[in-house]
Amino acid sequence: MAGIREVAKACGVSVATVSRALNGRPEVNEETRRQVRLAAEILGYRPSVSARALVRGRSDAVGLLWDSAYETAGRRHPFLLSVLVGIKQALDAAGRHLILLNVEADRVGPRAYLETAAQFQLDGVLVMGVDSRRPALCAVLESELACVGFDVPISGPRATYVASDNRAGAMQAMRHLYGLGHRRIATITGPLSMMPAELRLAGYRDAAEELGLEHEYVYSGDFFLDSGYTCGARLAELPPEQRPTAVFVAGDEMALGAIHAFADAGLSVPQDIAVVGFDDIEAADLVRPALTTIQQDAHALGAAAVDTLLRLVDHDPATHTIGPVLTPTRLIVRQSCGGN
Amino acid sequence: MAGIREVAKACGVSVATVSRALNGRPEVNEETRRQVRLAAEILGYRPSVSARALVRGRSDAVGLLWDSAYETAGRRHPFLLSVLVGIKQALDAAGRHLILLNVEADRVGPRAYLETAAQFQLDGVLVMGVDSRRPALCAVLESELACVGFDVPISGPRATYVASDNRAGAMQAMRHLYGLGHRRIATITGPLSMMPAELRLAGYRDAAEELGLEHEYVYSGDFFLDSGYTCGARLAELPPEQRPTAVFVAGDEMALGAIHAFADAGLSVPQDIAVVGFDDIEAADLVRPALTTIQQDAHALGAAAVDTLLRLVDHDPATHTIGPVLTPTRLIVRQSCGGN
DNA sequence: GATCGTTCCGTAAACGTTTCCGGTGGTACT
DNA sequence: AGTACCACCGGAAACGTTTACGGAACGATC
Repeated sequence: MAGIREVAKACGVSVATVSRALNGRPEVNEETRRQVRLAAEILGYRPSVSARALVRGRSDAVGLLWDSAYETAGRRHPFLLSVLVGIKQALDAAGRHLILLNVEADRVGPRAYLETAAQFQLDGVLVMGVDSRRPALCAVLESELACVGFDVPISGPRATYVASDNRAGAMQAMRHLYGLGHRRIATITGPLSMMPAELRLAGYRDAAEELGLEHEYVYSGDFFLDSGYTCGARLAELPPEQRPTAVFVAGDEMALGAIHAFADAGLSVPQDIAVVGFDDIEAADLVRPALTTIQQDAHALGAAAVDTLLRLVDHDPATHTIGPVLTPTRLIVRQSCGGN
Repeated sequence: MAGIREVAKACGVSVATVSRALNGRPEVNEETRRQVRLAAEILGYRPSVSARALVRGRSDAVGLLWDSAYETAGRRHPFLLSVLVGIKQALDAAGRHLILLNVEADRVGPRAYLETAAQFQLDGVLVMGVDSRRPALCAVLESELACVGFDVPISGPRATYVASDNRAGAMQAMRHLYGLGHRRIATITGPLSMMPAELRLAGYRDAAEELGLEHEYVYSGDFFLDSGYTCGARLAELPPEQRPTAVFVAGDEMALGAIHAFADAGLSVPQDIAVVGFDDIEAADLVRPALTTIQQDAHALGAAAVDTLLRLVDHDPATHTIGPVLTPTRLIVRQSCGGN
């Protein structure tokens, strides 16, 4: 409630000095600074963010663009919220604020995000779960507004993205299965139009080559339970001597579907067939057998997104460019592969 | 980028008129208003939120207080994010913005939230997953700042809470089991210090009385998987003629634990024992048998929270008071109770 | 024809900061 | 002794809005 003027009066200095003292400017005597700090503390002074943003022309805030409809459909809630926690913590550490934006039908239009960002004088925006082909997002990418995508491959003068290292994660899974003795390993993919699905398949193939596996068994799903079941059922129909002894499923939800299919076909996991998933969703540890899977480090991902965004804010797009950053994944061994 | 002055110049009127026209004030000619609107549209004028907040002394924004540590531990991510979606949509409809706040160790102190709110000139705050006994939250409750809690029972001059109607939800579950012919029904509770756990137990008891059930079987858990397993195992040890034929578990995660225990004890669900959970977590529909449960309407909850907060903002605490609001729950019938 | 009320609009003062510009006093150098 | 520099600080002008106040034009009323 107390303004900068009260603090100035209390110390017998001008408001300019108070501002300088509190903002750590060098051109102020240390003794004076001490007194100002003290007075500010006592009076409980907190600078008005509006006033500050108004005069400085920037708000020290970043916006979070998300599409709630997409998220609901994509069922990626838990993971995204974990990422959000990581984002928020990194932002706190950097002294930035976070404003949630989702532009809906009413104020639609290709420049909607940009205008909102200008209105709030945002430093930049974080994008999660928004279709990268949406015109509103394209406009952001073409602009000078700093922007980092999350699991969505975007690029622009001041735009890039962060994601888990999906390819390496898939290879981790494959190596784990290989280490357990499996030589016929199948995969169930996500929709290949989505970057994570594509890269996980690429990782499967790279690993197959690296490990010298002879056959590929690729089943294509859509990340949802039912497609996992369908693919699992088809796989279970193969004659035992041809049937893969393990399957790397590109998403936990599909992995659970596949396990149901195996159970219905009289195959037991992990004895008859080993399963490793991807994502480490909550359910992975709630089902029996608990699912061995590849975990994404949500916290690191959030931190990386913030870090990248902040670097993007003040850099010159002309001189050097900032590329995508991939964060490592982790193998979580539970029961669905046996071997402990 | 275009300011109010450009618009004024373009129409040949003063900035005051532009402001009035755009804000729907009555004291402006409709013809003038039309022209101003047009010019603003063409120039792409968007008022600066900082400038507006500065002069009006309020920001049209609400803050979201959350404790990320708590959430991580509480594993309630998916539900909370769903609620968040509901909140955001309601806020959009009301033309308010949402700012995420989590005050951590560095800027700690009992008045931290209040100061932050003042700094941002927030209309009010929404609270989710913050321990209601935290001094920082207590200070908010005692203040004049509008505040609505989410699943945490708080009250103050301008504070109240919203929650699912946990008691009624528990009764729904019980009536469902009763309708399927069950007469010996047990319950596994959450930690009774938490409001939802307490009310679900109350609903169990109310229903038992209403339905004329003779015995109570109360097992106390802590909302986590393992406690569900433990309680389930104890329950399974009872001699068959005394053993309840159904159990209402106050949380889905515990319900899954109980089901594992039943399986390990050779009891099959739903034939030997029926199970109904609470929460409708994601895993509920991913396990087999899929879990019959009580669903909370996250969207309605979010909307109710916003609605309540906005009513709280401009009301006189002296004249009338605004109480807690409970939103209805819904029974989701899957497989764990049989009967379809 | 003076008075009054209405409708509409412009002038200017806020709001709480940051920062440019200039000024003062002191020290070091020529 | 004059000049130059430096460290420190104050005055005041921004930043882009909203709104209190006053005034002009006009019709209606006495």
